[in-house]
Formats: sequence, C-alpha cells, structure tokens
Amino acid sequence: METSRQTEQQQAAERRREELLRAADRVVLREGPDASMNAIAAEAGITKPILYRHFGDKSGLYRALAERHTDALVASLRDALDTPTGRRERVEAALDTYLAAIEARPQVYRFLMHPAEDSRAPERDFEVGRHSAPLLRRLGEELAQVVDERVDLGPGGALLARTWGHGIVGMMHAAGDWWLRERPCSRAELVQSLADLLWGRLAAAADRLGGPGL
Amino acid sequence: METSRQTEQQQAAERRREELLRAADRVVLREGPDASMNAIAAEAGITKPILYRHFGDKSGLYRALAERHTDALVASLRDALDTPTGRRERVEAALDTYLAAIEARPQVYRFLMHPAEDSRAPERDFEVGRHSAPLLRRLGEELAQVVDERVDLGPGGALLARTWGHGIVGMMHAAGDWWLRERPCSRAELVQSLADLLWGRLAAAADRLGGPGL
DNA sequence: ACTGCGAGTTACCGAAAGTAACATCAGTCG
DNA sequence: CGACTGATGTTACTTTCGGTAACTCGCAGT
Repeated sequence: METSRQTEQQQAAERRREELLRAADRVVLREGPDASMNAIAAEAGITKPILYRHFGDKSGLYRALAERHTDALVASLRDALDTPTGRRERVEAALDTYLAAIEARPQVYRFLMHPAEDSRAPERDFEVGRHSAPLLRRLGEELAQVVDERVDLGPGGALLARTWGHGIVGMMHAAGDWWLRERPCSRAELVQSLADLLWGRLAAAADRLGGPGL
Repeated sequence: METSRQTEQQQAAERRREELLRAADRVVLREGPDASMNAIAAEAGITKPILYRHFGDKSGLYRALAERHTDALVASLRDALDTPTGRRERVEAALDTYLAAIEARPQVYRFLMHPAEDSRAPERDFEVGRHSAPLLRRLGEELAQVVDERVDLGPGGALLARTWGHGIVGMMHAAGDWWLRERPCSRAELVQSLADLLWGRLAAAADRLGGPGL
C-alpha cells in the first residue's frame, strides 16, 4: 500500500509544518519581525535547513505565517460587515474590529504590515510599486468586493469600489497606527471620527473665520 | 583667526555631506532602498567609514535622505493646498500632487515608505506601533495642521483634525500604491474617486437591490 | 621641524541568510 | 538477510552586509 503511506507522510509533513509555524509565531511574538531563522529553528527544536526545506526561504515562512493571521482577521471583519444593521453601524463595527485586533496584539500586527518579501523575483521591472504589505492589499481587495456587492454605485461602480476599498483600508491602517502609538483618545472615539470622515463631515464643515477654508 | 577656520571647516563638511547625500540618492534611485553602504560609498568615490562618520549609521543616512525628499513633497503639497479656490478643488489638487510625485519617481517614493529605521533605541517597550514610515507620519501631521487651521470642526476639533490628517494620508497612500501597481485608471479619475469618497458618496449611495446594503 | 587634527584607508568582526555534504533511520524490494 | 531509497536531521561552510578598530597621510599653526 504505497498510496496510503504517501498520504501518511504528507499528513505528517503537514502537521510538522503547522508545528513549525506555531513555533515561528511564538518567536515573532517574542522578538518581533526581525527574528532570525536560527532563533525560529531553535524554538522549534530543530536547525535551519529544515525550515528551508519546508518553506523555501524566509519570505516563504513569513508568507505562510502571515496568511494564517490574515485569514483570521479577514474572517472577523467579514463578520462585522455581515451584521444586519445600517451601513454606518457596519462600518463602525468593521473599524472597531480592526482596531481591537491591532490593539490586542500589536506585535502580530506589526509583523503583518512588514513587507518582508524580498521575494526572489529578479524578472521584476525594478519592482516599482510593489511594496505595500500583503495584508493591506488583501484587506483592500476584500473590502472592495464587499462594497461592490452591496452598494449601488452606478456605472463604473466596480472600479470605484476597488479604489474605495484600498483607500478605506489605508485610512484605517494609518489612523490605527497613529492611534496605537499616541493613544490620543479611546477606541470608540477614533471609530466615530473615522466614520465621520467617511460620512463627509470634512466636506460639510464650515470654514474657519478670517480666511478661506481648506 | 580660529573661528573663521572653524566655520570654513564646518561649511566644507556640510558641502561634503550634501555631496554624499546626492551620491546616495543616485544609488538608491538605481538600486532601490536595499542599496548597500559599500555601494553608496563607492558611488561617492570613498569608503564606508566616512559615511559612518557623517551619518552615524545606515538609518542616519536614510533619515537624512528621506528628509530632503519629504521636505520637497511637503512643500508642493502645501502649495497645492494654498491655491485660492474651493475646498474640493484644493483637496483634489493635493491628491493629484501626491500621485504625480509617486508616479514620476516611484523608486524614491518606495524608498520613503520604507520603515528602514531600526534606530538604536533599545529602551523601547518592544517598539509597539512604531512601524509606519516617517513620511506618512510627517504628512499626516502636516495635513492635520492645515485642517485644524482652516476648518471649523467645533469642540474637539484639534483631535478630529489629527485623526483625519493621518487617515486621509493613509487613504492617499494605500490607494496610490494600488493604483501605481495596477494602473486601473487615469490619475484624474483616481483623484475624483478619492475626493468622492471624502465627500461622503459612500454614505449617500443606495443599497444594491435584493439585500441590505453595506 | 614638530605637533595635532581631520579626512581617508585597509582590514577586520559578528550576525544572519542560505547551502552543501554528510549521517541516520524508516520501510521496500531482490 | 542485505542493498536501495527517501525523508529527517545535523555540522560546517560561504556570502553579504552593517559596523568598527587601527593605521596613514596631508596640512594648518606654533
């Protein structure tokens, strides 16, 4: 019975891989995204070449690691966007979900934002533009899809939805990053402020007296 | 006359520093943000230790380099925001200025977004949060200041302005990054889409038929 | 001529990614 | 039983790069 043995081995490799990822997770949580391959291997109780056999190179490992966390975050964001309430409430719920996640585990969040993909891709025409974190791209695309599914934006709506998806995610990211560093207000207040921005309060506000407004 | 000699030498050092920065600029433009110190030194016609004498370490050099470009970008953004027209026109002008800049010199832009500041700060409590590019922080603060100066946001307006400053810059950044990678539309169209987002068009849009809207 | 100082060099260290070559132990087939 | 295969693991190496120590050289000022 060779096929069953083959699958057995594949399953074993899969489990091993999971275990290695969990070890890597621990190290990244403890030492930050600049953890060395040696450190990760040591945490897993093995040595470097095995990591390389499983993940190819450091980007491979990090990609696999990021995928797990990203999937989890995307899932909770989808939940937030799926609650049957008004649009504003859902946007607020999504913002709050994201912010709660980065607040709860800032190291993971920082790791996910790391480009960290020097990716062996020498054919790239000087890799213009490809530098934003995979997490941001993924979230942007996900949000774009949700917007396009549920909001009627007329002709050209699909493109508009994608633009907004990436834009809103970027807004959330940058504001969240700033908020996490300076903690200038509560999470709820930040959520309100950002939702207000998306709801056009900047456009509606009055100019300051004494000069032309922004 | 010892003081004059001292200033002469300081001026000479300053010029040297400028020249080194220009060389570094060329290398970064040619090889991307991962250029080695050796390469930069070679381009400047000298060797590594001199770079270290002038800039301390790699982060120091990169910080100095980033400052130049950031200053330039901030200046043109301020110009765009200072044209005496309506608020929407100014926002569009600022967006277009930023996008034109990253379109014209994507390598520089990519370099500026690089965290690249391992900064000798071991006292940090695990450097939570401090990971966004200095350029983004700076732009966020600048925009916050402009908004707070010119728009009347009522009580708590200063905090709101800062939140929005960082949020809008993040939106611009993420959308610009995506646009640069995929080029899904013209620059003008992107500007319009983003301005529409800021003007509350998401909030105003109708739900899609057949289900609850976002 | 002597001294001190700043610019510059060579030659090195240490850390980290990635790899080659070897060792070991399982089960498979003659 | 004994050789073959393949996965798992190791040690020890190479390369690259940031950073530094120690030395040299030229030049102003006394």
